Amino acid sequence: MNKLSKSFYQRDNVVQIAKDLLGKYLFTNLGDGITSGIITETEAYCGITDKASHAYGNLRTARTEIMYMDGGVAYVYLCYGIHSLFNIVTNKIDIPHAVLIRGIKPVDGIEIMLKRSKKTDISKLNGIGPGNVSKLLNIHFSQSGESLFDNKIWLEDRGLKIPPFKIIAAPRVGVDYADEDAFLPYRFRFTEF
DNA sequence: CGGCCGATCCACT
DNA sequence: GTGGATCGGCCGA
Repeated sequence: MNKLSKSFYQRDNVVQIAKDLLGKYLFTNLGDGITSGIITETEAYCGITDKASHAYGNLRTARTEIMYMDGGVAYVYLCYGIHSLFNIVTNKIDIPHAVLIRGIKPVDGIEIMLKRSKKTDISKLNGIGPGNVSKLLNIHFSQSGESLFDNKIWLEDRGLKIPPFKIIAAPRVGVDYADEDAFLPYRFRFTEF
């Protein structure tokens, strides 16, 4: 097993990290077994100067405080009262950078994921959309602050490389409120393997 | 302490 | 393509 290292998460370029996370494997072991998927879509959130970030303007609350932790922990929060959205905290302590995981391709524990999503048909298993990612991997907002070097949530590099020309950059989703920052091409995905 | 709103998804048409 | 579900966080009073 080749877990991503602290130095991977603690670089200062969160946009580069968001790109590098494509093709990495995201694992969880939360209650009812190990599940994993290949990360297919990410979004970068660039701290206190990014109007789309929860930490914009150096906002510190009980919720956002997690983003100020040392790189390599999970930041999970509730959206629309229903969905737990999973982010990876990057950079050093007191610098609230994060990468939202928006899509995975299911790999390990397919049966468990089918049960979690109440589906029976593997072709209907859908890891597109940040709410679905958390549903399939059983991630809950109570896991916010969880270390990625522990055995509950972690990432691995299994040697899958995504050529830069296959990476599509686009504006982020649902951040219309962020004025000019809404147009930044901080959303990254790839479609073929 | 009350009210509004959000980095969404799904079932339905 | 659309509206309903559904609730914690944040802000202003």
